[in-house]
Amino acid sequence: MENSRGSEAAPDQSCRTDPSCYCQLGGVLELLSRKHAIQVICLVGEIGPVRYGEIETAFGEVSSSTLSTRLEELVEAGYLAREQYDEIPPRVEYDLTMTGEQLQQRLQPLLEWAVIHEEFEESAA
Amino acid sequence: MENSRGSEAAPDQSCRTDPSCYCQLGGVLELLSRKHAIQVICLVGEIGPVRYGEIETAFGEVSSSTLSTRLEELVEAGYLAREQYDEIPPRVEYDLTMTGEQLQQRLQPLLEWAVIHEEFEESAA
DNA sequence: GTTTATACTTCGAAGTCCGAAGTATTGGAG
DNA sequence: CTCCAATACTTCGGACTTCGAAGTATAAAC
Repeated sequence: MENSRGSEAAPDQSCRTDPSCYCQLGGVLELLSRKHAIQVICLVGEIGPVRYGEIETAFGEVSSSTLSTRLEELVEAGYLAREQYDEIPPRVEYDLTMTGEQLQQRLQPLLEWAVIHEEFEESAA
Repeated sequence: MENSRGSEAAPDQSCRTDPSCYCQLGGVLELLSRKHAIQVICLVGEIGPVRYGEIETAFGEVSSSTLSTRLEELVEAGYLAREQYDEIPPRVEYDLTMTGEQLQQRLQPLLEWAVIHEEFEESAA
């Protein structure tokens, strides 16, 4: 109890100013720190409504089980919308929700930087 | 194949315009999609040189094994610098490298949004 | 009747994470 | 002299996550 930053009972209101609060973040971050989650959000954001197969192809190397788990979670969390058409062969389309778009906007700069950064690293190697 | 840059059949030059390229991103993203990685970067960015114990405390609930693995990886990847002082009891400080700062700048908006978003979700529940 | 297309499941093996306990060091208390 | 505190980690068995090859369901096309 030496400083006013330390959180005891209610760190909620200091959250926006207390950086250590970031460490406590569950929800979105927990989801984003699972495999492919960030990339999926950005892919869907870029190429609009996408079919499952297109996502799988874009990744090249994904395990379909992991990918479908990830999609399910993102739908469940409200970042993706899943539209199913009753046709044969089946068709399913994924798109960002409004919340998903907000997320994607924050993710975009990161991925753009990552692309450049990766290119740089490779050329330096 | 008029693409002279690709080492294989890689779509390197279209990378910045081809969104599916995001899916192929390894490196940084693979690292960031491990537990606590994003939060660690931002914490260190916010509260400057930090000691191991401070990070651990800020998280509250982390397994020390996972945290130290993460720190090691981030140092190894060049986002964090680790300074060790030969004192008793031992003292180690972590800080962002220049690259780490670039990364943190891209991460910051995401975390800020996550905090707000989380608060909103909680109040809606 | 077999093939084709799609969006997933299933399941055992491999990899990652957890958390309680331990390691090494030495100045200070008893 | 012995014990404890302080710090930054390891260690290890068990739990959780991801992998990837194979399978499921459907009906139109060949």
